[in-house]
Amino acid sequence: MSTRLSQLFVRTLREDPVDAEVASHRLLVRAGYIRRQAPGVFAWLPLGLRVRRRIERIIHEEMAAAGAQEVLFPALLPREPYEATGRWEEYGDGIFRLKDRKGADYLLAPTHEEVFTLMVKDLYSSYKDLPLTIYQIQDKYRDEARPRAGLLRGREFSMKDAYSFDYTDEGLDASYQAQRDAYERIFQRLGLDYVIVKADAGAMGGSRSEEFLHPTPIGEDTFVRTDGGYAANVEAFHTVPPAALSIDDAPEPTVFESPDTPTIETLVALANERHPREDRPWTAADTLKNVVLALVAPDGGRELVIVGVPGDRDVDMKRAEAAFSPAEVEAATEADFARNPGLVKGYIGPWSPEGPVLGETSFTGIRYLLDPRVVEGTQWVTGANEPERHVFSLTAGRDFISDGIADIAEVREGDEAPDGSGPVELARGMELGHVFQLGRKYAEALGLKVLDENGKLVTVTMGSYGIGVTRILAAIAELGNDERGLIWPRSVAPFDVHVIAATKDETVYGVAEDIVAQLEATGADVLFDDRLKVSPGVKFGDAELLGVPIIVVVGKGAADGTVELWDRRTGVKTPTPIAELTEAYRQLP
RNA sequence: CGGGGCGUAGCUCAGGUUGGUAGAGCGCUCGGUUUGGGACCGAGAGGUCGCAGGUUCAAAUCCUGUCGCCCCGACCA
Repeated sequence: MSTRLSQLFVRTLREDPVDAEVASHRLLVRAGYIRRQAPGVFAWLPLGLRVRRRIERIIHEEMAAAGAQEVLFPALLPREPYEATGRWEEYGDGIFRLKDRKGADYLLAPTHEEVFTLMVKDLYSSYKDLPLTIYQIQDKYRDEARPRAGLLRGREFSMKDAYSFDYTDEGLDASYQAQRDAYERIFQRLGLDYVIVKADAGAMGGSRSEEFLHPTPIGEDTFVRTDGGYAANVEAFHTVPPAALSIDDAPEPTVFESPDTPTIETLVALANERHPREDRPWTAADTLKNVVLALVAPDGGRELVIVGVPGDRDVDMKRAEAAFSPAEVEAATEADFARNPGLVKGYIGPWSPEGPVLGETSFTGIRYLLDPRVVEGTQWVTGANEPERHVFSLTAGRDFISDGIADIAEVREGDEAPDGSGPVELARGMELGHVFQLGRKYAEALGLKVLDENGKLVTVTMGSYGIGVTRILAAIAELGNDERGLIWPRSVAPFDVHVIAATKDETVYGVAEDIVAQLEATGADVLFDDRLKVSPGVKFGDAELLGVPIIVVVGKGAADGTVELWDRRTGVKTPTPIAELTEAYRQLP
């Protein structure tokens, strides 16, 4: 197959589009692969669609190899199934909702667990029908608060989503492993680095969940890993609690004056100045910071919760969101404080000489959770619940207790991994895939049961497996580009080879046509820049911008039987006799 | 939700303070010259200046409101 550039529906831009920041977005627009239609919504032009189709092909092949069958569900779905699982509420503003002419509620699906589950329920009712894995490549819709970076976080995006159905836990493990293996092969074929990290399994159901992260500084996820092989999204990281200490010889709590200490820093400075320790200076890690959070439930209910964390650590809002999901986490507002006059802003602590201040059984009744590091016997400097007063030697387990653990403080480089494999390092990554053992949550909510070997009804156990197709495309573009344009790997390039007729000499054009035919005969998909009145410089520039990895320049030397074989990836241009071109092209990596 | 920036031709942007027939470069069309790194000459097409209201003889420009877009932040008590 060959395509003439003069006929291709594309217009390259000489200048960067003003609204694009990241390289993939900027270059995909400039090279005429995609065009923005709305925030986070893009139209696909022939070049972009070709790359997308090639990525999809690789996914289809690996899904088939993993025994998954392709189906296709609509994006437009009724409310009811999502109502049954609670996700109509849970998603909040995160989904596009619409009404039909009768006023019935619909949504544009953000994922399809519900309708896949219902379809299997409709059609199957025996263990003999299982296991089953079905998948689709389909557009998903999420009303992101802030779409950004072009294709990297869109409101419409293409996703391969697969769902497995088993009637035993062992079956689920096998189905999960098959998808996980397929993902590894897919990313390897696409030439994308990836790290498989433990992921947050969510507040509801789900036993095992892993993300495929592509390490990159522009990634939106932070993950930790150790040399010992541990890897986890920070949202799924579990802090190792220290051993409890004896409370017998802990000194009694001592209240002290602490004016002008709005921050932990100023508090530590004051403590060192007025009440120095004998063994070492006070540090932020000696203080207990009581962070007031507001949890907003999907139904709109608002609850305050206070989390005590060591003062040298901030609360990681993403970890908090994961921990309190499905509730949204917000900072407490002035209005929240006004409704809770028992909280002395800036001097909040769990204790007062009169008794406990925080906790469900205290007089404020506000739920109080503690960082895992705050184990029994540890002593803290914290607020005394009076203006300009803090307290020393407040001892956990003796002077205050909590309603539970909240492991939501930031994770730091050097923290110990929970599996004992050593200190962690932090890195940024882009989530390209997610495999997830859902367990029986959806099957239970929607009544998907089958008869087992004994004639007994059993609830089906499920897995869901997603890969962001358009995000992968952006990730590849992000990885392969330079100041002149895109550079595609051969596995997904829109064309296999780009032939440039770098002249207006008619006989040379004839040679170029022959070369196109010759390359086509090898099975290559050829892009032929046949534009007659366009100068060579423009053609070279466009070739570099479009990013087809192999370029053949047919120019002056053509009359003598020589063309240039140009590797866009290395920049190397090799003069090649036309007779040897096909072979030389085949030899390229 | 908060902060900042921006809405003028397909793209990138001037013009606005000082109101007076809407501009440039690139791209596009036609004619001619040119042809291995984004050529040149000439002639053209193309814009409700985001939207609404107001002031004015007159508004892209001043005023009010509104909508949209981009970026950053979302907490450290």
